[in-house]
Parts: sequence; structure tokens; C-alpha cells
Amino acid sequence: MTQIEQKIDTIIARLPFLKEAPAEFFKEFVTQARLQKIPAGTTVFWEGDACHSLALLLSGTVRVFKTGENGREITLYRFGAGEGCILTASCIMQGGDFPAIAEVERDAEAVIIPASILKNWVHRYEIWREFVLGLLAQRLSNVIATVEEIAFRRMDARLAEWLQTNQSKGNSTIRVTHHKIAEELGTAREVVSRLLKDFETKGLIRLARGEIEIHLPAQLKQKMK
Amino acid sequence: MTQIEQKIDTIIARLPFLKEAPAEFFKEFVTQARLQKIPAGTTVFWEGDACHSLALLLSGTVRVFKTGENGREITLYRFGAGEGCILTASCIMQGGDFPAIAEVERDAEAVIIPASILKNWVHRYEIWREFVLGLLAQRLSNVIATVEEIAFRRMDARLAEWLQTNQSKGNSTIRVTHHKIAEELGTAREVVSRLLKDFETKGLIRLARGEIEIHLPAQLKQKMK
DNA sequence: ATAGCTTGGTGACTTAGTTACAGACATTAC
DNA sequence: GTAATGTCTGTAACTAAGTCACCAAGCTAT
Repeated sequence: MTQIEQKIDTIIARLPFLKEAPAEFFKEFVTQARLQKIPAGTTVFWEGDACHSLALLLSGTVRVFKTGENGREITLYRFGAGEGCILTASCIMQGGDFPAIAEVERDAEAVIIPASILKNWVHRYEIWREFVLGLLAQRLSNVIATVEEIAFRRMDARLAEWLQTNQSKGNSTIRVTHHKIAEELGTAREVVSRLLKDFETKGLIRLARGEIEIHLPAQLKQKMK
Repeated sequence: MTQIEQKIDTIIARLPFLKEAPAEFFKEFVTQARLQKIPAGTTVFWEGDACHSLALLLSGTVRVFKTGENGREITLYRFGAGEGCILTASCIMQGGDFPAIAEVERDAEAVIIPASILKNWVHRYEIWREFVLGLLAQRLSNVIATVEEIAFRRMDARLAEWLQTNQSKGNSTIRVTHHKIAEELGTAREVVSRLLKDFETKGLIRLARGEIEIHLPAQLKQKMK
């Protein structure tokens, strides 16, 4: 297997929509596909950036978030293998600025597609259109869900849910700092510490530096609503 | 001028992108265009609706909002003449549900386009694609802006801004109830009443049943940041 | 006029965000 | 090893926002 064949194999495995693509598009895609490794911690886009290219992830994850002047952050959504930073596509299509910050969370490998080519494909290939529109629609509902969260739900419920969904199965301890959780939820570190302490006092969890151990997941689930 | 010619004139005036449309698309659009008047107060879409058609406004406005179980509401965005309920388009394209509520605020006239035709046009006409993608991208940034608002800005600043932007020029009094403002901003009526009272005590505004008179717009502007 | 609805006001209380520290632990420099 | 520095957590005191309960004024329909 040549290197090129391997590259193509990787791309297909991670971007399933390509399997159903017409040969012409597929060929063009593989020709244009510039693979790039992006290490964790890299900021892919800054707020206000003009967008010159779209990154389609083959592996790793990217977190898209907003920052407030007081240093607080809130996660809008994240995306992983097979998905693209569709905000880029959005600002490419309408020519605006990137309205948030995108940062690689876990080492990523991405296919980089220049803005002009992206636009060209949108007009020429149905399958690519569906892909881009699908992602855009998905993000819109993600962000609307975020609005609902922060406008109506209580912090303890959101925190309890975060703990539930970020617990790797078969392992009751999560390695994370209070600061990190606060950024996820868009609140202050002190608030997270306070609520976690409450949970601990009630015996639901146990705290240690850099980790949270879940003791009573069932009762934590009660807190979620 | 025949009735049909008048109808066409109205449509062109309100949907400027049609002016640059190829004759073929234009013809098809006018043929399909089913005009419909929708009175204020009508709920166009409910949360969880399957979307069967897109409404493109020629006049009037629609407010798109979310509700929480406690009866509170928050406005996601509104749209007017020349714009469409792109959430519909979004859920048509990806086949999901409508994730919010859309209600006509001011009497509207709309062109109704069935889902199947919308999809068909997306694939056949570049100009329609650009229009739909543009709207979708626009909404995404609207909603992201909303997240930023509620996550980071203080209520008094948001209220002051609301008063500023909802003041019709040449008229210092706004006719609105506290309840209505609360729904706009996604907070409780009591909070709005309290803050307005503060503003009144400081001499910035004057309150009366169903109306707010702005006295010191400059100082109100200070409050905004 | 009076019954019922809408609108606004208010106090008491809970939850969340801010400010300002301090102490515990970890890492690196020496 | 120890000291210096940085990271992580805890906590108190305060302000801002949301909730609950209730009342009083104004408006509307009969």
C-alpha cells in the first residue's frame, strides 16, 4: 500500500459521506485534501478572524467557545472526527467574521480546504452541499440548546449533568479541575467549587485535587432536573 | 396592471435577491409562490413540529423564542420582510424538529414554499442556495450573540440597551409592559420591575402603567456597559 | 357598579456571580 | 534536600439575579 493509498483510506474511514460521493467529486476531494496535524492547545480561530479555510477533522476534538471581558468562558459546542468547523463555512459563505474562538482539545488531524474551493464545491456537488448544510443546521440547534441551558436551568442541575456525561464508563473518578468545569458551563470557578462541596457534603461525590469521584450516581441524576 | 402583475411586483420589492435571479428560477418562484396573510399573534411553528414548508416574509415580523417550564421565555431572534424562518429550512435540510416557537408579532404577509420545493431549489439554483446559506449563517451568529448576552452581561446593562434600541425616534415614551420586556430578555417580570424602579429613582426614566418615558438617554447609555 | 383580569410594587428568601484572600499541593530551580 | 513559583481548592462577605407570595391599583365587560 502506497502512502497515498493510506492517506485516502484514512480520509474515507473518517468522512463517511465520501463513500456515497460521485467519482468526480471524490477524486477532486482527495487531490485537494491537504492533511495537517494540529496539536492540542492550538487555537485554530480567533474571534474576529476572517476565514480563509475550513478544517475537517479526521481525529481529535475542537472546542468552540466565547469569552467575556472578565475572563469567563462558555463552551458553545465541540466537534470531532467527520465534522468540520462549520462556523468557518458560515462566515465563508456570508463573508463575515468568525464570532468565537476554536481551540484543539485533543491532538487533531484535519483536512484543510481553502475557502474558494469550499464555495466552489457547494455549488457543484450535491453531496457536499448536504454535508455543509447538515453541519450548519446541527450547530444552530446545538447553540440554541446552549441558550436554553443557561437561560432556564439551575447551575446545580447543569453541574450534575456535566458530571454524569463526563464520567468515562467503568471509572467513577473524573480527572478535571473546577476551573475547567466552570469554563464549560459559563460560570465562575467559585460557584463550581461551592456546588461540588455541597454534593460532597451530601455524600454524592468525593473531591480530591484534580479529581472528582462519583459515589451515588443515582442521586446525582435526581439533581439533574 | 393585472392582479398577477401586482403580486409579482410586491414579491420583487420585498425579496431583492430575486432581481438578480436567472429568468428560469424567477418564473418558477413566481409560479410556486403562494401568498398568505398571517395575523399578529399566530403561532407559525411549535416546538417539536416537523417542518413541511418555509415562510418567506414580505411584510410584518416574526419572533422566534424558547420557553422554560417555569413559564419564562427568551427571544432568540426576530426576522422581517425579505427574510425567512430559516430554522425551518434548517430542519427541512437535516430532517430534525423545529427547536423553538415562532410567533407572528406584526401582521405578516408571506410566501409559502413547500419543503420538497425548497430542497429542490437548493440543488438547482445558485442564487437560492446563497440566500438560504446566508440566512442560516446570519441566524447562527444571532443566536451566538444571544448566548454571549445572557452568559456575560448584567441585567441592568441589557435592560438599558433594550430601552435604547426600542425607543422609536422622536418619541421618548415606549408603550410596553414589564412582562413583555422580561420575555425579551429571558428574565422574570419582578427583576425588570425592580431595575426599572432603580432607573426611575435615579431620574433616568419615568414609569406609568403600560409605558416608559426616557428622560436621560445619555446616562442610560452609560448603564449599557 | 362590580367582578375579573392585567399590570405593577414589594418583602423575604434562594441561587448565582464577584472580590479578596489563604492554604494545600506540585514543579522547577538551586 | 529547600526555596520559589505556580496551580488548585476553600471560604467569607457582598452584590446581582431569580423565586415566591401577596397586594393594590387600573382597566374592561356585563
